[in-house]
Amino acid sequence: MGTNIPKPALERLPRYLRALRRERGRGKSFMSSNALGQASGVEEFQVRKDLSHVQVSGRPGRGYRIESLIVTLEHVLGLDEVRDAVVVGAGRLGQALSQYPGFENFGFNIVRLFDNDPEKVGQQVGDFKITHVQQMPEWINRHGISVAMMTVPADCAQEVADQLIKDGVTGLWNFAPVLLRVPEHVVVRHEDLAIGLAQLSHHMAWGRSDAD
Amino acid sequence: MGTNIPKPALERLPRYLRALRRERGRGKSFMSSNALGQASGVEEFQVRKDLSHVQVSGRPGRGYRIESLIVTLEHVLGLDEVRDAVVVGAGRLGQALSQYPGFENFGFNIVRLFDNDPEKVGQQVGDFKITHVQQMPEWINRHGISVAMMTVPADCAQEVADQLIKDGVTGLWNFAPVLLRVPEHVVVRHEDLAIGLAQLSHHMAWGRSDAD
DNA sequence: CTATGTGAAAAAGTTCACAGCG
DNA sequence: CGCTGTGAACTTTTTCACATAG
Repeated sequence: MGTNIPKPALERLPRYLRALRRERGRGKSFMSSNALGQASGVEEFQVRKDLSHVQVSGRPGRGYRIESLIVTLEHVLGLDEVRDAVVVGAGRLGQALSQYPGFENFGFNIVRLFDNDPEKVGQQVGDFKITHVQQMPEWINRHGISVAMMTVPADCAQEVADQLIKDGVTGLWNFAPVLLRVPEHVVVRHEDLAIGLAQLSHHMAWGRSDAD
Repeated sequence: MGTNIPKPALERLPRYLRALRRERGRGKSFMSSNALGQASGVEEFQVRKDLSHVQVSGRPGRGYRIESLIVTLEHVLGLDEVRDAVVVGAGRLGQALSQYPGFENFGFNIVRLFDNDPEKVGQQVGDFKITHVQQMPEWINRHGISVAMMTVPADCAQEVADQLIKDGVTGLWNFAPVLLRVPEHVVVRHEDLAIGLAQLSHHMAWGRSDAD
């Protein structure tokens, strides 16, 4: 269990999780597929189908037990284990990420921010001092870092990725607009903001309201 | 034409566009579906199918004319018309966005950065001074702004969106983790970074290398 | 009587294989 | 030949309808 979930369903789970946490925050203990759908912008039967891929069972007449559904989703999404991560590239975006509160809600704990620009090295950003990339291998090794968030320029992204992988990182969250080539055992998520922009632009030009 | 393109195909077009621009930058004038696929991480028949939704025709034996394919894709994606945009929320992410070079490649031109924090108002961020949200309505009206990028806290996002829409904005690029309710004529794109994180986390926990 | 869980139908998207063009 | 364009097969995902449970 946890695997074999259709990709589109998997992309909806985090949204359900957020809605559930919010509802829990309001002191509720049950939530129906209808309510979950409303909160997440999904039809109720889609919610039920998605949740059928996961080991839960709702109670007819009441809905799903919020607490246990949260635990299950966190487990499926791999959020029940916290991963230490570094941010590589201390530009504005890198700084924004390194400061972002709420990564802990999604299983990540940022421990350091690297850059290769001597001007930036040493600067304080929130809790971290920007550290030179030269010291990255040692850091990653010593602290057993498994994840890196990459906010470096496109033309050095592959090189940085190669280095990170050599140092032992097995997960990359890449914001550089390049397709990274990585070995089998490494997981990459390409976060391509241009896609969002292009979508917005397309829908504004040609109509249709939901560019999600 | 331009509409009626399947959503998944539409999400791949920006990647093709980027690959084409890069290739053009190298002085090439033709590119095959195979090369495009390689550069974008897509199978070649998928590329051809995607391009079949668009008014182009490649030349058997050569590939697609880069220049004209670029023009066509830009048109389909609505990038041939530049839209003025504002950024609302001058936190780290808002600042990062307002500085991002390369929006012009995707049809947007950021003209102002707003916030409601008196501490921030007046600060200089790159080319812009942070302006108080009180002045937003007037700005939007006077300059005919159609797009807003929202990097505000979740709990005021809906309120901010309502205001923006009342002022005449018809496109929202929303980074706040809430589902915005908007009238028919407004286009919203929800950019939910948590989905990417959760995906990465899931794939690291349960295996499978491409978390794209 | 309300809300889940799920087979079965419909729709959407992907993959394939191959005809046809330069 | 090399590479496009596309109908047809196949696969995945969404939608629906309804039996079932508390």
